[in-house]
Amino acid sequence: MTEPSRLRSRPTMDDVAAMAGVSRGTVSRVLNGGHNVSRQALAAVERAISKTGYVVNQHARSLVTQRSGSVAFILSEPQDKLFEDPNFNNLLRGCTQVLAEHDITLLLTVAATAEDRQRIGRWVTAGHVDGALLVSNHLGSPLIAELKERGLPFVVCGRPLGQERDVTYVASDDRDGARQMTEYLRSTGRRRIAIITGPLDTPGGVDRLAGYREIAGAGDPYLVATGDYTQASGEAAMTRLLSQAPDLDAVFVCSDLMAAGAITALQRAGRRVPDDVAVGGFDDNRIATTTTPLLTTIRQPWARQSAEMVRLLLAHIDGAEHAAVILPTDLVVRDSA
Amino acid sequence: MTEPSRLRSRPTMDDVAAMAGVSRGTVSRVLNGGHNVSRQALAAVERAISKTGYVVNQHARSLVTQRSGSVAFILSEPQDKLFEDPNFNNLLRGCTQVLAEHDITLLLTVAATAEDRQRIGRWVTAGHVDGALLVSNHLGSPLIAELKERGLPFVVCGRPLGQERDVTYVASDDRDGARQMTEYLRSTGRRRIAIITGPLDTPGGVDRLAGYREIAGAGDPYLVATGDYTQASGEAAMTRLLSQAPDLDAVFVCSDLMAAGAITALQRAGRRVPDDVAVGGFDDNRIATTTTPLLTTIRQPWARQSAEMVRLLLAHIDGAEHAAVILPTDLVVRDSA
DNA sequence: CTCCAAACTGTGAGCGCTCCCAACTTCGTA
DNA sequence: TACGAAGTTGGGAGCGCTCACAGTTTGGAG
Repeated sequence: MTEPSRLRSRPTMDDVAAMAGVSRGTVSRVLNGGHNVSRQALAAVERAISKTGYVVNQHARSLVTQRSGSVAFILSEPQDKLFEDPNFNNLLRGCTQVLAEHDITLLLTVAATAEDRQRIGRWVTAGHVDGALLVSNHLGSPLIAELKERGLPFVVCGRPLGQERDVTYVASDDRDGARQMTEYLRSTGRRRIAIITGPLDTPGGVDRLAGYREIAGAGDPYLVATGDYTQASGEAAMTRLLSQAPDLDAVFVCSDLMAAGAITALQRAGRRVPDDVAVGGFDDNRIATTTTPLLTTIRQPWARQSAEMVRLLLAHIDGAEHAAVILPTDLVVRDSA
Repeated sequence: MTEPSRLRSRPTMDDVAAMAGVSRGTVSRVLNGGHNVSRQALAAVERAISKTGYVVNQHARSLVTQRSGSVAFILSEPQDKLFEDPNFNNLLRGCTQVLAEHDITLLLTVAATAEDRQRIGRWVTAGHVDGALLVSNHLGSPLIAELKERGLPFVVCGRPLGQERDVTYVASDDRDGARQMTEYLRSTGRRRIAIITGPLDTPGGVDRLAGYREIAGAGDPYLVATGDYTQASGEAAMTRLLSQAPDLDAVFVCSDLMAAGAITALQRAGRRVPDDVAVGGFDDNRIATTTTPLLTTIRQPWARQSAEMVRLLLAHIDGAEHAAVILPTDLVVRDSA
């Protein structure tokens, strides 16, 4: 490698101070809120800043403040998921927005492979970020352990299965939501209620299944199928269910995206929705209003979820204790059930 | 805000050096390749590193090296696009991978609003990253001008309309790809070839339209409709075209995702694909192999595209001159035309 | 007129690292 | 035996910033 031609070497605080005819300290004060600075000093500094095009060197600042002004949004999921599942979209949008209000930048990293997770773990703990938001963690995620050991503040989205101890997390009440939906299906007279669960190494997988079982009973294993939250997996699971239990009259699908797939499978099999088979989803994201018929589903409070995650993370960065927040869910009745 | 309880204060190089019984300089040498370090010093340092759990403080390092070891992937697009369009996925995956080989982390930022763009512009130029990959830039993107002024190395994906001067970019040969497709449709006997373009403030919008016109002529304005690269917009545009020009016998759709929408619209209108209307796409991403019938399309060399972008960015960071790379495209014939 | 608080300003120390240079060791060779 | 080259090591300087503290000014109260 040849000698790199650095960025056009940027002006420093000293340059600004010299031009404004004040000291470094005064420039620093202006940069950090402008308290205890006289009117004319402030004006002079601001003029010098815009004249020199000065931008604070974040590395130097971080070195002394021990703060970077950014947090990581770590998605532990193969990349396609990110692009298919609107839930991540909702979450990401919410977090970015709330963080922006605090003037903190959100860095999105996708940990698709174990190797990625390692690199990201190193990167995150090298001081690049003040904290992390962990999304979509499967059972036994090594990232949680690593961050915990490093003492990097983080908040997990969803219950971190088997690692709830000393971990801050925000989750929807998956179990209760599942209960609500199953109960509702039952209340409309359905008797053979199947379920398409999420992966059983995720909280959304196990907790929603548990909620379903509280109402539907442990019952018939032929009424249970598992998907991976993709539309294709919902379609496949539904097809399986239909062949295992042709007499089912309702299905609770643990995500809207999978529910869309399930509806496709049902219609291809000649079943009418909801006349022959009622379909209930989970999430209430944009998919729910694009299916035909419109999807009856459980609303997860996405906005509150992201707001809580950010709030807890910032609190945690400021030294607060661990906390777990469980948010309530609502039944949204549309046409599919 | 109360006094923050910083991270458990991390060990520094001096701690490691003390434990290993060597000097800071030697530890630094070990960290940076281990050249000119005796076997036993190296072993001692490595032992001390793992015993203390030392991780280099990136801010301190960056402060002196003027390098951060990360680059930004800036997507100037409303967030939903990111999640719907598989092209971004392809690009992102490719860039992450190639950068990882250089041990550089990729930071994804989504600049959905003008406000976001400002915040990101500030953030990027504050020295957080060594360079930026700009994706999906619309006409007159202010980000390009800002980065250029700041002297931050960057590479644009796609031709930066009206800002090609002194800007490094990598693009597919949109014009030629469009030409190939239109020519192919013509060669199969189609005579009323419509087009659904991308937004006309993007290179993919204008250049593909230009390529189409070279073959199809400026012709009938009723044969031209514009979408925004979403599936829904493809469907809507196709519906419009059908009512404007019911006798069309082929349509060149400037993205696979829109083509999927167009096929839906055609089938709903009772037209058979390709018998009544031939459909050609553009991109050749995973959508192309999930439509029925399978999509005949133009392959964009995604892997090469990302590899070239990264190569140029790294070169640029190392002081290389500006460059423009245009990559050739291929016609992929499947069933829809 | 004096004195003290409040407002403002400058300065040195130091964040944790890399880079450079001087110094020391070792060894093969004249 | 002496000497230079090559390999190895320590330590000072300094990256650009914040923070604490001391110093200066101002103005109102006593």
